[in-house]
Amino acid sequence: MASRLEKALQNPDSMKARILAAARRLFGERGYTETTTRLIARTVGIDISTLYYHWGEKRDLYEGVIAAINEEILGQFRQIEQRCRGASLRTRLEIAIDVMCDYLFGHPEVAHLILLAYFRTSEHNVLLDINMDKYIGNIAVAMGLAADREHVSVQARARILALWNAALNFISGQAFFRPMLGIDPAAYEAVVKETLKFILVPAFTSAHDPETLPGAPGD
Amino acid sequence: MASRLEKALQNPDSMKARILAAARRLFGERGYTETTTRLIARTVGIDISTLYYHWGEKRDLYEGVIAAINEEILGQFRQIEQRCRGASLRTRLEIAIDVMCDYLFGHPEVAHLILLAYFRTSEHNVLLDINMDKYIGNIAVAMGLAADREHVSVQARARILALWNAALNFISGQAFFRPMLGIDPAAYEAVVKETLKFILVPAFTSAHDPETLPGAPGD
DNA sequence: GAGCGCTTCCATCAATTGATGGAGAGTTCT
DNA sequence: AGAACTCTCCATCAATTGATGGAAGCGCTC
Repeated sequence: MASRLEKALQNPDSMKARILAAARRLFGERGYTETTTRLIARTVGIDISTLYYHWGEKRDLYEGVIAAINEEILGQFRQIEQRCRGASLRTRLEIAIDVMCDYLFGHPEVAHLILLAYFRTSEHNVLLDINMDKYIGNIAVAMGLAADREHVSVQARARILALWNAALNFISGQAFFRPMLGIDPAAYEAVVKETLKFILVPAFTSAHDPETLPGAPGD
Repeated sequence: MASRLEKALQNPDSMKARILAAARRLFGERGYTETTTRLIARTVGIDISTLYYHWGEKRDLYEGVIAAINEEILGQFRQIEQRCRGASLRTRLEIAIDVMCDYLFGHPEVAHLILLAYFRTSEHNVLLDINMDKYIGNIAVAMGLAADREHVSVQARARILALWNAALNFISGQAFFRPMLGIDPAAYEAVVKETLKFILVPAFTSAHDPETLPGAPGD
């Protein structure tokens, strides 16, 4: 339940919700420091003081954005888990890729924000705490790669991370990559899904042995 | 040839080179806007005016960093190409992964900077022009996936991108991912290489038909 | 030592940005 | 009408930041 989010946010026409929506888009497009409170206010069409009246510090507004996204993502995973019941591993993987890609392509700012959160070693990274641990555990369990969230092998987690990151990258960097591939948005979305499936499915379904770490590179 | 880089940069003790080195590290750690010229100057132990004397605008310094990295990366690809001659496809792929991982783990700020460049839609993204086109073409040719740089299929390019991005993410986000996997740096490096090989090699070497999704063993 | 070029630093500016105080405007309740 | 409450805006502050001008130090040649 979205119990954490206050009442005003339920109504998308409320000023607080309108500010949150604009902030989410702008933070996603420009990152934290390059998104000024003035810009957010101007986008909404209000004075900067009105923004501060509703949200207090800039960081609180940012945390509000992250919190909303966290809940959305968990909802996606619940959906994946539900739709995966009883399916084969390959089907589960493909469902997971389809659901997450549809969601992220529909909300590219989410991919932006998560990636920006990863690679920020500065001060304000602690607070945004995208809880990847939980996500990965959920995926592994939903995929049937582990019995419970706590016992997922390093290899499995690393592979899930690799796929998750690849999806985030393709979607977040669409403006950069799509021109390189010379295709239109719909084709891009299809190519991304196809590529992720092409890469992932064999990685988890074929008979690789996960034990043997390659001996240290010769030279 | 590093003909673009001026003489002063050849000497790593020169003030201009020292500033560049510090800027490279800081830009990589904190991004463009969060790295102030004052911070760079303080890191080098000089006054801010000295920095401006040698480099002019902040943006020029940033471009200097990107230019140096571009040349380094092209050097890595040349090395890959050279070491790949005559090897099998699988060996070529593994060499490429090893070389690029060794390089990026040794220069994590490069991974940071490239990723930051991808996802920045703002003003100052145009200038940094990480020329991925060229990189991808080089990889595809070195891997024997295409006859020349101009004719690489969309699928092949997308797969190379996916792998390249995964590598960048693992290395750039090490501070974030490694604790999640609960392993030490050396093991992390090994796991990353293993994961990339595990994912990539089947994707390019197995008898997948690029049209149909994996006709792999049922589960 | 005078002159000159190169390098460095101190002082300072203008613009931006996060943040606040206080004054209105609108509504509701008494 | 008037008190009380909610919401919005104008004016403003202090700190940060990119950038510059000018003076001083240093090494060199004449």
